Amino acid sequence: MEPPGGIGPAFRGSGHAHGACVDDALARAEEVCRRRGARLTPLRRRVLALVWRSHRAVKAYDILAALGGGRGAAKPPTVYRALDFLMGHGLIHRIDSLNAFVGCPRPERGHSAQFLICGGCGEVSEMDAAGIERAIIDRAADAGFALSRRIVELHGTCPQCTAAQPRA
Amino acid sequence: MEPPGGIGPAFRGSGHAHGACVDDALARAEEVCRRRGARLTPLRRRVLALVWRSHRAVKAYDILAALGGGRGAAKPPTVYRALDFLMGHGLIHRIDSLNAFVGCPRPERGHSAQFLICGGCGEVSEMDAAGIERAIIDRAADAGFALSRRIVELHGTCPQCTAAQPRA
DNA sequence: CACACGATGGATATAATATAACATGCGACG
DNA sequence: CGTCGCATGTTATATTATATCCATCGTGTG
Repeated sequence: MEPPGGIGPAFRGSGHAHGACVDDALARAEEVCRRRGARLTPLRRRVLALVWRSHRAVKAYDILAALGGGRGAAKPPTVYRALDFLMGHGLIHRIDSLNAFVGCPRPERGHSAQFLICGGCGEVSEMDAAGIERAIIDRAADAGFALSRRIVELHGTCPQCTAAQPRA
Repeated sequence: MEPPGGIGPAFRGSGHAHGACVDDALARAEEVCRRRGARLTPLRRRVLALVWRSHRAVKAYDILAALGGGRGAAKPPTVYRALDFLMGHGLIHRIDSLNAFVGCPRPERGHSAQFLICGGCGEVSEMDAAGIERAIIDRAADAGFALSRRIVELHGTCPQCTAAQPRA
């Protein structure tokens, strides 16, 4: 079943019931961790929920600030450890060109993602485009290069933002 | 004419006359700047040469250290400004996943590059693969997404390093 | 229960990366 | 000469990330 956030290039703009995205993401995360015997602790759950607060990429120090509330404020290693855990289980992705993190709508399956990143609204949409993947694998094979991590981050403007500014 | 460093996936390993790469890169840079009326000052030239010291991606603070020698040591803004200039003219590329910079073997033409990054030797090879580019453009168009910057950074192991470690 | 253990998170410090803001030098050009 | 624009120097600080050591807690085991 398709997650509410959708996969593939579907920018949502502001008009969607985002609570459902968050709830769904958390439920999926619980399930993934349960099946693997990994512990989605309260802290990790909170961090995951914070990453999912929007469809934008979230900075580690923004999470830190959101956690930190009172006197016993969270420290950087706390956040980075939680983020490492979540990345390790494919629950979030790091967007290297932004030094920021975004929730993965399909944590169940290993996949290689490509990201569309809108410079207008900041939303990030994850794709799993077979054509791009195919082209990359073929070209790497031509070069005799053994691929591991593939980073595809595409910056530009989403349809909503394009429509909102008829004047380029 | 093909630059000595080559374009496309051609890892060189340690056995090439690297001086020729550097000389060629500097000559190309002079030419590009001359044609555009941009000033390749001694500082910028030095930084470019430092980026070209190897086919690995170079960190800003390593350049800083290499420049800094004596007491009147260079400061971070000096290096970042030079790097910005060089990037602006397509003479170097930033590898976002490494926070580092690599020389561009073809500064003459605007191009969209993909990078193969070897985790063994650290060398970075620039490609301009039409198939990958095509797949990306098509998929973005499907999404109604107006592309600007395209980041494709492929991590893995180059043929030389693969050959050097028969034991996976 | 006492104990060891492994996983988790807290605390302190610092490293690594990058930019803001303002000052200085220097050549081009009227 | 004056002044304008660009390049660079200088000082300070912001942002991002990690190393290291310690406290806590659940769990299995003798």
